Amino acid sequence: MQHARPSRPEVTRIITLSTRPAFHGSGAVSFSTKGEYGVRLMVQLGRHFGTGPASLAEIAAEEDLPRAYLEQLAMGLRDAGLVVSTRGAHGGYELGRPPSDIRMSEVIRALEGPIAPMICASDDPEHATLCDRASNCTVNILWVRVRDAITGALEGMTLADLVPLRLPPMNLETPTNKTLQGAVTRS
Amino acid sequence: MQHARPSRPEVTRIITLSTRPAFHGSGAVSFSTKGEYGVRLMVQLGRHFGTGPASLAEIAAEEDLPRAYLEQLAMGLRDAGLVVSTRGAHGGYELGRPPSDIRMSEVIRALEGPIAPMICASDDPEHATLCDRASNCTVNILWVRVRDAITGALEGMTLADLVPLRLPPMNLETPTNKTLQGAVTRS
DNA sequence: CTAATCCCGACCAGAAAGGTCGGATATAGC
DNA sequence: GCTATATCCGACCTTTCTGGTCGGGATTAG
Repeated sequence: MQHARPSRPEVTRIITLSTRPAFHGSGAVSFSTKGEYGVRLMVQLGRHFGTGPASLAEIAAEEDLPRAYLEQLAMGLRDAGLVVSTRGAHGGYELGRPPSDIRMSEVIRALEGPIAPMICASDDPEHATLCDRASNCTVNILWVRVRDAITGALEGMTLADLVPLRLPPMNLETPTNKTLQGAVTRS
Repeated sequence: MQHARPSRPEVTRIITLSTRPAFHGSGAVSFSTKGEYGVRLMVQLGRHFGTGPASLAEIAAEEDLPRAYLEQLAMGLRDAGLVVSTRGAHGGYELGRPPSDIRMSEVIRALEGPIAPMICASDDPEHATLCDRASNCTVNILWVRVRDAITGALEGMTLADLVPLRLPPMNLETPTNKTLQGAVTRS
C-alpha cells in the first residue's frame, strides 16, 4: 500500500515506508485502520482537551499518520457528536465532552459502524437482518455472546483510560490506572 | 458474488436470501464467511457424531453451502486436528473428539487464524508484532481487553453448546432468543 | 473397474481497504 | 482585501482480500 505517488520516479524507490502492515489485525475479528487511527486521533484530542482546537496537521505529525486520511475519520467522529470542529485559521477539532464521558464503544461505532461479528448479531437493530435459517439456527447464540463480550469491553472503557501519557518513570506501575482490574493479562 | 448456484430448486423462497450479503458482518470486528460456514460445518459434524464420516456433499446440501468452498475450510480444520478425514468412497469427515471437548476458540482459530483485533494484540505470540510506538502507546490496553473479551467468550463455549437441534416448539415465543444478555461483562 | 470422496494448487471477479487529490468554503490576522 | 491556515467533501486510485470455482490427482468401497 505504499501509495505510489503519481510521479513514480523509476527505480529510485528503495524501501521507504515499507513497514506499514497491510492489514492491521490479520486474523479473526480485526479492526481496520479506521478504528486504530481514529482511536489514536481521539487520544491526542484527549491530551489537548481544554486547550482549544487542535488541527489535524498537528495531530498527524504527532502520531505519524496521513493527514488527508484523518480528515475522513474526523468527519465521522464529528457527525457522531464526539468532536467539534472549528473552521478557518487556528481552527481544528476538540472533544465534544470530557474524555471520561466518552465511551470507547461510541468511538468505535462512529468509526467503524455497528458492532456485528455476524450479520445476524448486530447491535444496531436497524441493521441486523434475521437470517433465513433462524428457525433451525443454533449458531446465532455464539455470535451474540461474542458481540456482547466486545461491547462489554468497549463500554467499560472511556477515553480517559487511554489518555494518560506514559511518563518517564519515577515509579513504574503506579496504580493510578483507576478501574482496570484482572482481565488484561498484559502480554 | 451471490454465486448463482447452478440448481436452486425451489422458487418457494420468497424474500429470504435474495442476496447473500457481501460481507457477513458489515461493521466493526466482523468474522468472515470462513468463520460462519466453518462453524456451521462443525455443527453438522457434531450432529453426525458417532455415525461415521459424513461427506461434504451431504453437509453442503444440509446447510446450503458451496461444497467446493467447504473443502478449503475442512482442510484447515483437519490440519488443526479438529476433524478427521477418510478418503475414498463412503469417506468424509468426522469430529476428532466429542463436541463437548471442542472449544469454539479452537474452531475459530483454525478457520480464521489468531484472534488479533489489532496487530499489537494477537493471541499468537508468534504473530504479534510490537508496534514501533510501544514506548508511548497507551492504546494497546484497549485492544488487549477486547481480545481477552472475545477469547473469553469463545473459550467458554464448546461445540456441544451449538449442536442441539431446536425442536419444534411447544411454547412459541419463548424468551430464549433476545434475552440472554448479561452473561458477559464479567470484567 | 467404477463411483464416490478427499486432496490441493491454480485461477478469478468483485468488493473493500487504505489511502490521495484538488477544489470549495470559512476564518484569523495583517 | 489579501493571505495563510483550516475544515469540508466528493472523486479517484491501487492493492489486498474475500469468496468462491475449476480441474485434475490420489484413495478406497463395492
